Amino acid sequence: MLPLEEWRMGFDERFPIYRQIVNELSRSLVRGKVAPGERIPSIRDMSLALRVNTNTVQRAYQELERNSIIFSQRGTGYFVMEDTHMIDRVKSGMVRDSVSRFLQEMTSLGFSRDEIVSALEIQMKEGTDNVADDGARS
Amino acid sequence: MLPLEEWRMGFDERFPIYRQIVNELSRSLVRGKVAPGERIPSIRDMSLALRVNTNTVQRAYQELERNSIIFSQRGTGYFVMEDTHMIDRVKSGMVRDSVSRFLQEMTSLGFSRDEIVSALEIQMKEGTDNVADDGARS
DNA sequence: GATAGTGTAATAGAGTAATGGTACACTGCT
DNA sequence: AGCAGTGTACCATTACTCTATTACACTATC
Repeated sequence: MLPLEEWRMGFDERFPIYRQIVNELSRSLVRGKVAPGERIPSIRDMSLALRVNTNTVQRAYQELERNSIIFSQRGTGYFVMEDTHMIDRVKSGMVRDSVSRFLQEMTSLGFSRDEIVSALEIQMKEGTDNVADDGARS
Repeated sequence: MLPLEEWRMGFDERFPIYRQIVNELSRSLVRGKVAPGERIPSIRDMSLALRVNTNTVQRAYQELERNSIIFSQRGTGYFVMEDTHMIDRVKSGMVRDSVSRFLQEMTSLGFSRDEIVSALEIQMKEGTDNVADDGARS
């Protein structure tokens, strides 16, 4: 299992912490940071690593369990689902959400399809060596 | 001034209502739905149109005033700022936020720059006659 | 069996978002 | 002056998030 240090993350005050943990763990799974079947840190360990209350981590884990991404084994720990198709499903869902929100926002600002692509490419060139920072803080 | 009917909007339970009002009014300004100097509905009228409490609308208006997008005239109403450069400023800011958030999300999912553009273009073709719906409800 | 580590559940408190309601000050109009 | 419409400012209440704490049940290991 990954060392606890690897799980540190910054939180954005504007959104619920438990939801940010859900997103971060989902992304870690999609990026292959955690493998199917692997165990993730216990609620208590994770709450220490993230400097967050155990209840908050528990809520995040239960949310992930509800989404069939992890499962709990009483007295033992939480584990990533073995189903490999699940990863593709999660990844597709997150990509779809991200793209459709982006399209919706840009369209509501009056951008045409071509203009959306242009704006994206321009900003990608600008920020070649910049980090996309939308204000995440601990 | 636009008829009150035109202001109806659906809210996403996941985010504060006042913030969604701020975004919607900002978008309306950028899209030219409201002109510089024009008056926007009173707090009471807007709260009726949106079926939301007056305090919620008041908070949204104060937020927009803090951002120098509108200004209040006691006893008369709220008005859009006259400064035309302001609109460009607001538009640029919203575009920048939207694009950088999108880039950040896609990068965190392991997408390269080329893959980001591809995913965007694919989903743009798919949804040619679909509405981007990320779950907004009233 | 005893122990440590785990998931699970419950309670109480602080802070914020949002509602519902009331009151006051100001403006424009008659 | 009187009135309607407006911005502004409170208060109490409800709901949600997060924290702090405690307790209990289960598993693996010795």
